[in-house]
Amino acid sequence: MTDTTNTTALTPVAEKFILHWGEMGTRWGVNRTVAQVHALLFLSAKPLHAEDIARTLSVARSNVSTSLHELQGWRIVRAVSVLGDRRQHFESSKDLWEMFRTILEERKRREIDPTVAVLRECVAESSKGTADAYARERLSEMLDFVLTMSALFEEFRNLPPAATRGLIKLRGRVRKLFRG
Amino acid sequence: MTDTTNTTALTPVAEKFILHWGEMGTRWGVNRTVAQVHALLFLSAKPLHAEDIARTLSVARSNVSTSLHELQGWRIVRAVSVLGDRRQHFESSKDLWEMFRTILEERKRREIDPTVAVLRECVAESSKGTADAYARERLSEMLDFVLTMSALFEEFRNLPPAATRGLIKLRGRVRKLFRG
DNA sequence: ATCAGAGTTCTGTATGTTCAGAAATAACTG
DNA sequence: CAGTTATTTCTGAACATACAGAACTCTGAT
Repeated sequence: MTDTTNTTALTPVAEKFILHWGEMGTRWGVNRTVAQVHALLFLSAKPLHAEDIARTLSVARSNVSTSLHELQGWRIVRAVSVLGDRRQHFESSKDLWEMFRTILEERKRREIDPTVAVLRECVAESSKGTADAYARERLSEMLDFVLTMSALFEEFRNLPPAATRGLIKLRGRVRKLFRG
Repeated sequence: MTDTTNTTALTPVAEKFILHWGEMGTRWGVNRTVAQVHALLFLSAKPLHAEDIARTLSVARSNVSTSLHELQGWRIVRAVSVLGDRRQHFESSKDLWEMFRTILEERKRREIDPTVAVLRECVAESSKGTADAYARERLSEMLDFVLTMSALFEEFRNLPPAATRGLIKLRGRVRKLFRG
C-alpha cells in the first residue's frame, strides 16, 4: 500500500523559502519548479519520493520527474534507496559550500568552456585579416578575461573540501591577498 | 540629415561573437537582444546610436531602446554625446574586470540582498515555534552561507580598481590563502 | 504470466517572453 | 511656432518554455 504518512503540508516558513527560492531560480536561468524541488529537498530531514514532492508542491509527477533529472544533472540531488520501499527517494546535498562548488563547476563546463572555444576561434580568424583591429583587441582581452575566470574556478575546484568550508573565516583576508 | 556612413555590416568574426554572447545571455537570465546589443557596443571602437544598432543587428529600434535601458540599469553601458549630432550615442565599458565587478554588485543588490531579507524572516519565524527543527537548522545555515557570499562580494567591491585588474596574476595564490 | 505500482516520455495547452511596428511624447531646428 | 527627428511606451503577434495529464515502459511480486 502507498505510504501516505509522509509530509504533505508545508509549514508557512518552508513555503515562504521555497517560493522565494523558486523566484531566484528564474533570475539565474533555472526553471521555477526545479528550484522549488531543490528547496524542498534541502529543507527535508529525510529523502522524499516523487509522489510526495508532487503533492507537497502541487505540481504534476511528470514535472517532478523532469526536475529531479535536471537537479541530478547539476549533481546536487541524488537518488537513494529506502529499505522496504521500492520507490526511488531523493535527497539534496546539505553542504552549501560543496553545492556551490559543484554548480560553479557545472556552469564552467556548460558555459565558460564553450565561450572559450568560440573566443579562440574569433581571435584566430580575426588575426588572419587586418581589418577591424579594434575588435580583435577587444576579443583578445575578452579571451584573457574568460581564461582567468576559468583558472580561478579551477583553483577553487581543486581545493580540499575542508578548506572550502573554511572560507567562512576568510573575510578580510581577501584584501591582503592583493597586496602580497 | 541622418548619418548613413556608420557601420551597418558586421564582420563574420564580430557576428559570431555577438551571436554566441546572445546565447550565453539567455543562460544567465539576460534577454538575448540585450546581450547582443552589449556585445556589439563592446566590440565597437566608437559609440553607436540606436538606429545604427538596430540596423546592424536587424532588430526593431524599439527593442534597442528597451535593451539600452536595461544595460544602463546594469551600469555597463552609458549614453554619450557626439558633437554635431543630437542623437544619443552609447558606449560599453571596455574594462572587463570593472564590468564584472559592477554586475556582481548589481546582482547582489537585486538578488542576494532580498534573499538575505527573506532568510532572516524565515529564521526568525521558525525560532518562535518548536516544530521542524531540522528545517530551521537548514535555513540558518543557508543564511550564514548567503551572508558570507555577500561579505565576499563586498570585499571584492571595495578593492581599488587597480587591484582588481591584478587578479590576473593571482592564479595559484588562492590555495595558499586557505592554509594561512 | 499477470498484475500493480513506479518511473519516464510524449502531447497538447497554458503561460510567459520577446519583439516589431504603431502611436505618443519629447527634444530639437530653423 | 511648425515641422522634423529622436526616443519611449504601448499593443498584439510570434515564439519559446513550462507544465498537466495521458500513454507508455519497466520492475518486481505473486
